Amino acid sequence: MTSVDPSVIADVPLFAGLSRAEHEDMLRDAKAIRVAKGRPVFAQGEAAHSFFVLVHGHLRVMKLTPDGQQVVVRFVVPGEIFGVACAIGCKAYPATATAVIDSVVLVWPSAVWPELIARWPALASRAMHAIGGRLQEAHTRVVEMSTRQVEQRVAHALLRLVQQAGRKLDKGVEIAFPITRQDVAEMTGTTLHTVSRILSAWEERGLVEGGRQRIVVREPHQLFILAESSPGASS
Amino acid sequence: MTSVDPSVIADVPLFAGLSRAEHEDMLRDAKAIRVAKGRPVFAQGEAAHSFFVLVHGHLRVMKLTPDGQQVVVRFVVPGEIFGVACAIGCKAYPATATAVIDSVVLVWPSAVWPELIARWPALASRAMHAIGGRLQEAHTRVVEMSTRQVEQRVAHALLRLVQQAGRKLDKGVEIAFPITRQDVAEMTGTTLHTVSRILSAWEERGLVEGGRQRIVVREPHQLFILAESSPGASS
DNA sequence: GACCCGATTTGATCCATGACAAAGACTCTG
DNA sequence: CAGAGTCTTTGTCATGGATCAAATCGGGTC
Repeated sequence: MTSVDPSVIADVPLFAGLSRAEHEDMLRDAKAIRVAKGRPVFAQGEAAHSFFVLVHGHLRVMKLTPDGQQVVVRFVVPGEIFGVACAIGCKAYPATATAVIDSVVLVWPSAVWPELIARWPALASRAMHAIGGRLQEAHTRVVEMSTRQVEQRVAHALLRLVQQAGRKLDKGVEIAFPITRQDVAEMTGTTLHTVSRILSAWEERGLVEGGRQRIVVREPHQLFILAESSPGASS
Repeated sequence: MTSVDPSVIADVPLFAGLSRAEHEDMLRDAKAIRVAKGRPVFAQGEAAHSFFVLVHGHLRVMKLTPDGQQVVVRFVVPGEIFGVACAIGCKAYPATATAVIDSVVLVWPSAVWPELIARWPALASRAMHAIGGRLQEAHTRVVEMSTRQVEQRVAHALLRLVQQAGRKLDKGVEIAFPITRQDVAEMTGTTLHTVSRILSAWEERGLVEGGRQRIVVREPHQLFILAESSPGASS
């Protein structure tokens, strides 16, 4: 468990440019753990003792409101660092991360973070870059939620998923992990009913292909046009 | 212009714990500039050559959508660092920051950031902490936009404003800078009409007191209850 | 194959809130 | 004080989506 093959982080952008020896050094404090589909890596409210890098699999990060509604904050794809915004400062994880397929994550104790960045200052700026990117994404999402209507939000969400986790098929691009209408609804602030109706309409127009926990985007460009068009522009 | 009184940053949390000599050192690369009410500090899309700390005043940060709608991302209060998420990595500012009252900001060239954090590593983790807090706030807002209806969102927004920029009055707490119904609408993803109606209703119940570009919260606790109550809970 | 369970589809209805319109109210200026 | 410009209030109407309800589908299990 404790000894980790350094090659697993060879293509983590966060650690790019470090030598193999340095990789080994970083992994000294890390553990690799397997997380079965559906199981949480950490839960909202739990003490934030660790930060993580996803090696294999896909995670869904979601927040739970006081009255029990869920919102999907994002999906984590391999190579990403997560649970780190809190490593410095917050006591508890602000969200829950669960595996949508069997996954492998590297775990470091939060306590080693200062030591790691002391040894590799580039790590700090890369982490900051990652967090900055997420901040922008979050702001973009706020703007979208404020100004776009449901169909456009769903279009954007799908395009983002395709970009982050698209698997090329001859028919189009498939989202590489199981995803339900409910998930999409929780990403876009609507209901699974509305998402279902929208996808059905798109399917009729040949833009996407549906399925159980499965979405294939056939015409990303058409979807993009749909996402960008101003609310009143459709005839 | 170039020489800045070190005392101005004495109570910037980002620089807390540094000696006066260190303050002077940091300010060597900085300029202080005055920004008149209504003028921009930087504009969305502009090359991000600088990062900033607000010394006096208040700024509104907003994003403009392709079709011309505005969304208020946040208000900057004195002591906060801003425009830094981009200092590392983005070329252009992702939003526009304008002064809502006459303000004073410190300006550093983005290029000195690596040098500054090399000299004071604590700066990196504090900045990261600040960005992390903003990320959480943004996520909270996404959750709110997804799950709460307008009245609750407006309640939350007001409470946040009161917390960040509240000025204690004997009648209640006043938001310390001029703010329009339109501003609140752009913070909560609704229209100024709806905000006006909501504030009128609250005013009738004695929860707030309105005015031109002015909002006084009389009963923060009542507002809080309103903000938290689940959608269907009101009789 | 029969059954079960979660995911999806589709219909019908209702309502919060956006859109449009118009009339005050306040502030500043000359 | 008149006039202009900006904010704010309030009314009416239209509608995008939420909600409620129910059928159907697809996959896995015994």
